[in-house]
Amino acid sequence: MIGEVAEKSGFAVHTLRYYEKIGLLPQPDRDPGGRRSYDRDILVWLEFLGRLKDFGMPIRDRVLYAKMRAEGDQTITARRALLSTYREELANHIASLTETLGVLDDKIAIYDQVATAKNGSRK
Amino acid sequence: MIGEVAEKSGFAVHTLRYYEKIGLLPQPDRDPGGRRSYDRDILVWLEFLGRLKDFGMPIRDRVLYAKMRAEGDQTITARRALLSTYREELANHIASLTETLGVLDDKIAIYDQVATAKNGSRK
DNA sequence: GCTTGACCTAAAGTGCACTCTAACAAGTAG
DNA sequence: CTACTTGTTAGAGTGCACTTTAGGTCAAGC
Repeated sequence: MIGEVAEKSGFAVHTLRYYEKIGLLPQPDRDPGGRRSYDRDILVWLEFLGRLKDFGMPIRDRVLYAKMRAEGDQTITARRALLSTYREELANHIASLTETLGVLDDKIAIYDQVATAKNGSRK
Repeated sequence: MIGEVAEKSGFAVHTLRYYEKIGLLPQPDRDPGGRRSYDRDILVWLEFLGRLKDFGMPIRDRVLYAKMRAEGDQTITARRALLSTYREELANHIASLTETLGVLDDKIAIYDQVATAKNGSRK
């Protein structure tokens, strides 16, 4: 089962076991042979974890979030606060990346101009 | 002088020497005491390097780019190609981060709803 | 003349986030 | 029965990008 979840989620088998060990994933049920048998919704959770990772939330905060989630409703305020902080950070980051995209486009345009000028002078 | 560049660029003194060692920065002139004396335009270059770093270009490709830049105009086509590749990657990344921003906003909205529902039921 | 502080080098160390290894068990196909 | 696949564990190893250490030099101020 872990291989299937790995394939569907895009995380390596090793990574899933590692995530479980550090508390990012709940302890799954085991089949009679001791193998991990996951709920279907593990994929939704992994997809969300992947997003948190992608925008740069460090693993210790992902673990913190996962542990609060496991504790239930009493942690909702804290979870909201944590996500809000990262939401602001992400918004700023997107703004800065968008600026960078413009800088790259300008650079590329300049390279094209230089190339054109060279062709022109060679003629 | 390195301290001044560090302060203005936001990179640590140690990092500047490290960047020089791996070829991200040109060998600067030295004063009679052997200290680095930078051109003003080093700050422009560092700002650009910072952008390349921020959006995730690995250091080896930053080094590659820096080396091509030092070789002059004959590398313009290759430099354009390198930047173009990362430009596409960056555009995709921004799109995905923007999606994640929406997911975070939805989550936060749901947390607020849960909180409101609790207040309501307590009343 | 001595202290302070910024600078120098080469090399070792750090933290993050995995990633792999070794050695083993159990179920499945031929 | 044997080979193959997929799984299990604890713990060591990896790659990236710095970051710190150790052991110095040098110029300016008191």
